[in-house]
Formats: sequence, C-alpha cells, structure tokens
Amino acid sequence: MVDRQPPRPTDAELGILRVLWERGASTVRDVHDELNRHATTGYTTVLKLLQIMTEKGLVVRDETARAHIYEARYSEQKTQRQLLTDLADRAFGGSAAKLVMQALSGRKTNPDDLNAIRDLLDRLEGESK
Amino acid sequence: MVDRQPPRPTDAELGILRVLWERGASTVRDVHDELNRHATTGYTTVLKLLQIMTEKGLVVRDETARAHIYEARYSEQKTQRQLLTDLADRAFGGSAAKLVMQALSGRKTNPDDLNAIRDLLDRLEGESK
DNA sequence: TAGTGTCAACGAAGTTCTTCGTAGATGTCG
DNA sequence: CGACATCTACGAAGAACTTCGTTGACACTA
Repeated sequence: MVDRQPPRPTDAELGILRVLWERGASTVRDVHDELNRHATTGYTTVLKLLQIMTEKGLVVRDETARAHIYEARYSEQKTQRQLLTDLADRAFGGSAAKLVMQALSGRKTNPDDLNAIRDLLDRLEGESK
Repeated sequence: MVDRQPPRPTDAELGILRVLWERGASTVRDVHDELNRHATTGYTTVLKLLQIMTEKGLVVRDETARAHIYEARYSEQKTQRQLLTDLADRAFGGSAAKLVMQALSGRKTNPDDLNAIRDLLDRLEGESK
C-alpha cells in the first residue's frame, strides 16, 4: 500500500519541482544550474533536497547512469490542486468558492484574465447541467 | 520601523487565528477550550503558540488582567489574501488568475457558488471600466 | 597511469515548528 | 490565613527544514 496523499512540498522543494516541471527529467546539475540563474544554492543542497524528495515520493529517480535523473512524480496541475485544497481546508473552512472570491477581489485582475475565468465558468455550468 | 510583511502563519498558528477570528479577543483558556472541541491540544501548547505569535506580531496581547487577552492583529480577509498571494507566487508563477482557474476546475463547485463568482466578476468588470 | 573533475552519499549544524512539563506568581474560597 | 486553582514564563525535547562540507567512487584525459 502506497501513501494515498503525497506530502505537501515545502518552499525549497517547490522551487525544485518548478524546475522539473519546466525542464522535464533532469540531473542534479541541471536543476542546480537552473536554480542559480536567479537564486544562489549550493550543489549539495539541491542534491540533498532531491534525495529527501525521493524518500518522500515527490520525485522519482532513475539511477541507471552515474548522474541520476530526477523527475517530478506528480504533475504541476495535480500538485497545484493539492496545494489549493490544502489551503482551502486550512484557511477557508474548506470552501474553494470562498478562496476563489477572495483571490479575485484581492488584487485587480486584468480584463483578459477575467474573461478567461468567465469562459471557464460557462464551461463548468454547461457540464453541471 | 515595523515589519511591513507579517510572517506567514504556520498550520498550528492558523488554527489559533481561526478561533480568534470567530470568537474575537480571547484568553488562552478560551482558545484552548475551543480548539479541544475538535482536536486535542495541551493548554501550555496553546499558550506557547500565542506567546510566539505575539513576538511575530500575528496577534496583539492585552496584559491588563491576569489572564491576558489575545486578538488577531490582521483580519481574516487580509490573512487569506496574503496566503493566496504567497501561494500564487510559490506555485503559480505569481498569477492569481491561473490559481483561480485551477481552483475552479479542480473539483466541482456547486451552482450557487458559481453564480456568486459570476456576480463578483460582473462587479469587477464594472469597476475596471 | 596519474591527475583532475564530477558524482552520490553521509553527516552535521543551525533554524523553525510543535509539543508540553515544571516553576513561580497570583487569585479565590473556606 | 492556608489550601487549592489558575495563570504566565521558561526551558527543553523531538521533528522537520535548509544548508553545506567532506568523503569515496567513478570517469575522462594528457
């Protein structure tokens, strides 16, 4: 039996996952280089994180070659949804609708995005019929 | 100079804040009793958390009476918005719109909520004109 | 083959989070 | 007043998080 719910990635882990989602399967060196385009992280720090993430099941590792290749185990979408559900539970009484309304009223969203959201609403309403 | 950005509340801290938002200013005893309606937390655990939260500036403390009275420093809405901005930055490339769309498509939202969101969209669009 | 560079593994250190026991001060009641 | 209850403060312990130095294995090259 495997863990049903993957653990919530931490901040540093999420930074690595973002690289993996963008680049696809990558070596530690790849991830490290990409991260250091903006931040400053030691190579062994990235390695250690990836090792821990493997234990947690957040990434899968291909050990065939000397330089292991890591890949995100869960898609960006799935992870995003998990984080949203988690936040809805912790801070919005479990209501995704409240979360959405707060997100929209919080800052000014540009008209194109508003339209995109409206389209999505239309599609959702169509489905529920 | 005070910290401009309040720190992101942790899980346990958020649980306490939820009680404070619901009950208003409360003593440790109040918060502890409320929390223990559902969970199980030691009294001194709640006390310690509230002391730390005071240091962090998440709550304010009235020490007038022997039983200190704690109050959330930031409103529920403000905190929710901060958490959403934070999550958008960490997992959605800073795009609140992407976050909203993922939240909506994730699980089925009930029609009433969809309508409420649509009304909100209308209002937002009106404003931006 | 000897030297140089790259890699994973390990361990350790410092921080934060979460929990709670104990101690000492303060209030209350008989 | 004295016993008991309640409160805050303090410290400590264990877990998780983040960082990185060191080590030994491996590979390439001159």
